[in-house]
Amino acid sequence: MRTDRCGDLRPGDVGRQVTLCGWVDRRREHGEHLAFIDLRDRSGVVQLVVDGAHDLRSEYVLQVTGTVRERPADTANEGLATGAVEIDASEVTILAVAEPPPFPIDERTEVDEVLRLRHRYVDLRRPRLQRNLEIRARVNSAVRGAMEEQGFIEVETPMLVASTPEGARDFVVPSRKEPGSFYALPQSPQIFKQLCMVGGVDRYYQIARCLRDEDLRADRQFEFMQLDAEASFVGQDDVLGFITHAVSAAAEAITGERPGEFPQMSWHEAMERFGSDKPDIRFGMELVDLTHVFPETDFRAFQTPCVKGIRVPGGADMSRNRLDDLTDRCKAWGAKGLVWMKVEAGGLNSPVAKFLSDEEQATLRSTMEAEVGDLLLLVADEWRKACHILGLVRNDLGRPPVTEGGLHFLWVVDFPLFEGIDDAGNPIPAHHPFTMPHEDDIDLLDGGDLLAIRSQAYDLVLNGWELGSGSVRIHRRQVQERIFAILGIGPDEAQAKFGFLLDAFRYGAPPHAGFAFGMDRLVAVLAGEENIREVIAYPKTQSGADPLTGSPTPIDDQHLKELGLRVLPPRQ
RNA sequence: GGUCCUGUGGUGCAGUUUGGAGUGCACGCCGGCCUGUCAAGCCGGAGGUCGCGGGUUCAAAUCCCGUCAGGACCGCCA
Repeated sequence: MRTDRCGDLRPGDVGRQVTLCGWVDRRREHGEHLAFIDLRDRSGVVQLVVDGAHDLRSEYVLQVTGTVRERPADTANEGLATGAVEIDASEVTILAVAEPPPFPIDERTEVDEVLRLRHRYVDLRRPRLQRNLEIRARVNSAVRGAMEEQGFIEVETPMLVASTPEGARDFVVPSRKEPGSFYALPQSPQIFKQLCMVGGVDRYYQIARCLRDEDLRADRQFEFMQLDAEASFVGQDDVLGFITHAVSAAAEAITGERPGEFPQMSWHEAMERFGSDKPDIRFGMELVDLTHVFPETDFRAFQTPCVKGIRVPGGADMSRNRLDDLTDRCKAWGAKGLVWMKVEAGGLNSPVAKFLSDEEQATLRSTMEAEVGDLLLLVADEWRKACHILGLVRNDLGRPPVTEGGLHFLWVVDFPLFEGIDDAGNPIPAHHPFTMPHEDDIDLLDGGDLLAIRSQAYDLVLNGWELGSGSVRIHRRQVQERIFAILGIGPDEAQAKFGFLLDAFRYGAPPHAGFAFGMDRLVAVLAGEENIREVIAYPKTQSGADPLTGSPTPIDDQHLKELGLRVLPPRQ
């Protein structure tokens, strides 16, 4: 139907007769016998010169035959890739007429997102999504290439799997052949990729669709894509190398520049310095430990296991209103309160200054390297909570837009094996129950401080986004059984939940380790988008609805009956 | 489960603080003029359930309550 793409035409094509297809992007009429039409396809826009264009409206789909010619002197458009040429159209066929679009195709107006989603096919024509889909495709391709270079082969795993109680809430699919039973949609191919290792696949990867029925966020959709990988006879450093290579290739494919080394930081250091296990290291405002400043303070709020603070340079002009607002937010986040202090020439201006001794104030100022005009924000609590709250405050006040400061990758390593103790007194696995403890801490499994055990688990972080995580897996049955015992999962329960994995390990399991990272998040950061919906062709809203197709929808009674289901009346 | 923000012609906004006639701006749309524009220009026109429901008031886009939709975040996401 066409000989060329609109955006490809250059002065070298002058004199050629071409046939183009595309949408009417914009129309400029100059009386009855001269009109300019910008014709648009995925490659770009080129100017057509036609003899009258009254019947060629916005977004009509045209097939145009004409001659490429150089534009008359002084009429070239340097802002356009094809701006040196134009098409002298001799034949114009309307392939499809179009109603005026529900919102402008151009990029100048920010359109309500529901409207964009309802007419996603129109939104996809806009430069932003055209560009983002292309970036996404290039990232996919680069990642595949990089994994295959390293000897990984792509293996597909099922979408209908067994539900497991651990982890996120499953999406389930009722079984018609066995009413009352359900498949789950995979939260990740975790078990299958480990079985692949037992199966001698050696190096597996897949860009896999994963589904989790949890609340949506700017960086979370029900369904998302992961680069999922697993390798045999490797350790943590090997995996970090594989993934660094793949992610670097993706970044290079988009930015043209290969990122440098990815620094490593222990989980503990990340929490201490940034109050987060996914620290955004593009900016300072690091957490400062102040516990030692108030060892025997009279101020009751600071009589806690931990006091930490951040310094907001030049923040002393923050209004009382904003400070109150920030305090309220901290309380909503679970803090007992937020102590603020404005560093002024005459001393600390703060509602709590009168409770602090001169010495405490002086040590505080020197510890925080406070200067006049700064704002100090302090939280006192247990270590973990104090770090967490201040980490949220730090991001709230200082986090730059995604497009600023370049790409700062970071490996966070040495995660704790357990992140706490549940109400029943059992430890809660920080990653998943197949995670190998750190070799140096393995003795602590037997009667040591469980919460002090580090694991061979690691996260990849990019500009404060958790891209993904992985671990060295337990491949010895005895260690796995020991972990299950500690988690309070008895042999029967373990057999019921993960029996097939444990069984598989009886037949010769290689040492193996793996990783998975979110493609949507990687693409979003590389595309300079704050929200992964902007890099997904057909995303869902925060409530999990699709305004385009109307999903989710009820199904009719016959359909339910066939599946052996009955729907409860809505709760009052 | 919770906190905060948003909702006004097709689109993007202003108007809401301090109640007084659906008032305004830009784009788009329709018609006319226009032979070198490129976010073309000029003239004219059409287009409104101020998300929805209730309340207060002589009077509500504006104040109050509820509700729906969307967004950001906390919880949640092994």
